[in-house]
Amino acid sequence: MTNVTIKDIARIANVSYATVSRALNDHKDVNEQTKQKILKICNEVGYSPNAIARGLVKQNTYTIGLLVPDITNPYYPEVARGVEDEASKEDYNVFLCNTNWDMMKEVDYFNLLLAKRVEGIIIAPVSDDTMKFVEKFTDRLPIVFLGTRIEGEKYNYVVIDNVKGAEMITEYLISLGHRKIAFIGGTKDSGTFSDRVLGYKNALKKNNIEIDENMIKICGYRKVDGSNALKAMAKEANLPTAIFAVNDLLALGIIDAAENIGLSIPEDISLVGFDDIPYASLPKIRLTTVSQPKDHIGREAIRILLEKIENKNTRVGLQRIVQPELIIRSTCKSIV
Amino acid sequence: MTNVTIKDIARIANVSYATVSRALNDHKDVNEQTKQKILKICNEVGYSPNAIARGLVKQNTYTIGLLVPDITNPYYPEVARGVEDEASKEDYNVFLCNTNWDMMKEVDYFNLLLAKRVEGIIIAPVSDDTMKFVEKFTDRLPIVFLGTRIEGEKYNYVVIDNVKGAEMITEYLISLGHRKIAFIGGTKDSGTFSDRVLGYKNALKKNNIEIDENMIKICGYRKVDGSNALKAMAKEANLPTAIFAVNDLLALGIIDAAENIGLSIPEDISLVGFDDIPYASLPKIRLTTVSQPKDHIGREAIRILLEKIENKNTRVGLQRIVQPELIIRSTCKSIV
DNA sequence: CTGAAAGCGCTAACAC
DNA sequence: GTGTTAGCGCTTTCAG
Repeated sequence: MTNVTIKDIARIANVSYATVSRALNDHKDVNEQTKQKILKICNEVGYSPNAIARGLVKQNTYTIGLLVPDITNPYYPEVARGVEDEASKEDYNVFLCNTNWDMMKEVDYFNLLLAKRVEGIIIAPVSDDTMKFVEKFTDRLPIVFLGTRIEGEKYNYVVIDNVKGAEMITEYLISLGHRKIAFIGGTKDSGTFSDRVLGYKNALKKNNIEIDENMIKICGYRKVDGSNALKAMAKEANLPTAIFAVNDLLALGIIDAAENIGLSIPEDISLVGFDDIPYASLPKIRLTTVSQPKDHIGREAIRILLEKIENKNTRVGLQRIVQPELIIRSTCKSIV
Repeated sequence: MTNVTIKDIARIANVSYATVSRALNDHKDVNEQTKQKILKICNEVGYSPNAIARGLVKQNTYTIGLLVPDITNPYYPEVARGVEDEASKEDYNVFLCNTNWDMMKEVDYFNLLLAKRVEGIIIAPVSDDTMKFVEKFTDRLPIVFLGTRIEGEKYNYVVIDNVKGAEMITEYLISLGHRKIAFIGGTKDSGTFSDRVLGYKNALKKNNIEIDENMIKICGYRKVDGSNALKAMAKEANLPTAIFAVNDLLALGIIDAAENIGLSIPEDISLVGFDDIPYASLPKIRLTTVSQPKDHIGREAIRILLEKIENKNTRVGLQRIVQPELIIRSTCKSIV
């Protein structure tokens, strides 16, 4: 309600409002006494400088946007926490946008963020298509892509080496004697999927195992997608000896469904995931997976973004490829 | 880079910039042809109206703030998702602020949000103290408190009936024959804690069980806090037959620690939580708990907030107390 | 139907 | 040191 402005407090203090502005912004040229007087008044009336108006003249907003597909996937809160934490250190606020795997929503959000003049955007794109849309704005404001590589040296991104991670964990499965290994999850046009499935195929090829496209189930990234996929495979009596879930959340769904249909893990079926979300390490779960340094990824992304925002140098991008780590726990069994 | 303004496109279109403004805002009084011409130009040059500048004159920002103590507690992403989802339907953006259980950070964020002229704030306060700080601003902008009641009819809040939920689950433990029941977690000056511990005590009293203050361990809300508390109790050889964890996340920590020190749940010790986060229902966990309709709570909070923002009526608050539900799963055992 | 001009709350020269 | 003034990008009277 109280909409007290700089002019109000200028009137009360009996000075021009430029002086108030100076006092508030710690300018050198302002008498200490008047400054104190002004500050006191501001305090008394509960004056809060309008950052929006200031931003209009200074051409800044101190805000950035973070677009993620699904904040209820525990992977993203970890990343978001890192982003938000580092951003707040530099007094930046972050708009959280949950795209819900919806391309339209992602594009709408992106445009809204542009209109709100965010100074930069960190985005884990829903699909390659939206990435194509977004990349066109690369000359307009700093953008950091999360979790997906993008060709071209002017782009910024931070990703885990998905191909390598997928290779590692598939090799592990193979070393355990598995040859009928399913890959479950992902969406056809997402970089995360294509890289992980590539790693999976690489490992199979390297070990002279024929690739069976029927063993690749493209079904999304959510928990329920994992459950549904396993149920469908069971119904078709088309079960592998091991499953590589595109991410841990989906693997959790598979564990759920396995329980339901009376399959036990790892006795009947071995299972691995990707991400190492906090719940993968619970003693009761102990999911074998590929670990991503989530907090680190978030912090790295925001650091790159802030660097770009400050230096205005968008000509050459900053890329970070972080290394995956194989975490062997208890959801796999040797069948040799 | 491109910082094309309404004036630029006015010049190109050979009209005054007032006309451009009209065309962009679907004003009645504007010639269809000139309007089309203007729209076309906007498209070509990729003009994006500056929502900030518009907001300055229209006195709106279409943004709200959401303050949560810990976005990595799966409870909050569920709530945040609801908030964000409903907000985006009305074209509001939300600033996500992770206070990390830090009172200073919470206050800083709050002031920052005020300066950025958010139109309303949803806050799950870190403590009663910060709540006291925040409530003073209730006449200035709509605020909805989350997860904690607050005396006074002018305040808005949405909470679960913590007392009742705690009573229900404690009674359940008692019905199983437990009399030495520990309450673990929380912070002394938080409403969530005091209500839950109140329900716990109510149930004990009602059943003529003496309250042992040594059985109440105030240690925070995080997973690691649960682990530490259990380890400490084991070291003191001061173990109860059942534990009521202040929330599920902390309960997960207790499960962790139990495994480590060779205690099995529920054989050696029964365990219940609160919240029913997604992982509580995993087949391998099956935590007995009190369920909160998290998504609903988030949506309800934002609906109240938007209602208050639109109607400017801050005189009388809107309160929602949602009902807890006891979810009996497998972490408790009868000892009679 | 369209243009001119004032003003949203603030900062930043430029005078004095 | 302090006041005056222009202007950030936009909307909105008020004339015409």
